[in-house]
Amino acid sequence: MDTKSLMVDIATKLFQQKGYKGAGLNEILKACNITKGALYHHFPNGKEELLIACLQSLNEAITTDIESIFRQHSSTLEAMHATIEKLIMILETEGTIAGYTFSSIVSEMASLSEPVRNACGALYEKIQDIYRNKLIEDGFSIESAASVSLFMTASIEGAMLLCLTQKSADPLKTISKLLPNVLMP
Amino acid sequence: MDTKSLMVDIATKLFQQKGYKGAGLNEILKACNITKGALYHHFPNGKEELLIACLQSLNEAITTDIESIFRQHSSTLEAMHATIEKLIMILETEGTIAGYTFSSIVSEMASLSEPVRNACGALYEKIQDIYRNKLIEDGFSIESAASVSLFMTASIEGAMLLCLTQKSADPLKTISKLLPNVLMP
DNA sequence: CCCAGCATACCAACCGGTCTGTTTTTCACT
DNA sequence: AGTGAAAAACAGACCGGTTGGTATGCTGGG
Repeated sequence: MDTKSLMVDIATKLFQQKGYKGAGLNEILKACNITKGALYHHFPNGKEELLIACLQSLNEAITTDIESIFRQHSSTLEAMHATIEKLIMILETEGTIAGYTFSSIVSEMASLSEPVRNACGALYEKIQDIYRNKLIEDGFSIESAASVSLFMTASIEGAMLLCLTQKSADPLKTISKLLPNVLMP
Repeated sequence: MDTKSLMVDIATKLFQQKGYKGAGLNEILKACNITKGALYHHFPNGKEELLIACLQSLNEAITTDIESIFRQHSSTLEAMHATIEKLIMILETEGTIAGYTFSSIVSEMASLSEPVRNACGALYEKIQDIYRNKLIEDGFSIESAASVSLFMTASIEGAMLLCLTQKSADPLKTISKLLPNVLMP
């Protein structure tokens, strides 16, 4: 793999785990086994440019993943259960769920950097789009599909925060059980 | 007001706005118009001890606030609508909602510091308790009250994240409209 | 030859934290 | 009430380490 992709991959994980300020440049460089020269060659604008590249990479990774799950299930409800089930599995095996959220970056950077905020917004929108299209397939109206997809995104993101504080997958399990109540046209 | 309370008040806002690492000690001190000596006199263990004090202070502030709203309304649904309405009003007037969330601290510190994680967990639990008790008053079973209160907490916290990225109060408004679907025993 | 692709040395600024010194308050004792 | 010692409440200089960023040097392939 080329140096640039390697950097993005490793930096993405570190940003998710430790946040933007929490992940130091030197730390990232050491993890990639490269030096400043390489970083500032590929990302002349430094750390923030790297972060945005990471968010874009994350965008593709997450959406293709969710999309494949949604293609494998006929109804939105089943697909949602499968998606959450996967999150729970990751959380229980890897101990953390950092790979599928970026709430740290959102809450840290949304008010500081417009480009970063936009990149995060694009990611959320793309996830909601997948939900929304499936809901429309299920017979939801366009408006209610938009509302419900937003609701799903919010509750899952919030549940992940609760999982973090509780060091447990229970919040996600609870959300999963209550989802049918929301998936009503 | 005494110096210690002043420090906690100002530091709380800065931590919420910029996160733990994002808010520098010198920055906090300058905002309070005090010096290192004062800080390390009241908080010998430094920044992290200050953060925990902030989280505890925030705990009281938020819960008394929510509790008063919940006392003023008869049903959980009405109380929730009022609570969210207040969040929306704050967001639209102050431009930010930082004062009522601490997701940045959770996602940043949960995996780094146990005391901080516990303080955040206590805060979420206390909020859920208020919801849960009201739900039981409304006739919910103990189990379903626990589930629904968690779901409400998660979706509101997630919606706030979405509001941050969108720079809009729409996600909270959407959540508010869909809440009745979840508040079914 | 040249230029993309890196490595290395270096930088000022800032980080959280410690230490010592000074002011202010408290309070027991006469 | 007056006094003086002790303790609390600060102020400010200083520290080593780290931060993100820059400038220059080297190197191999087209």
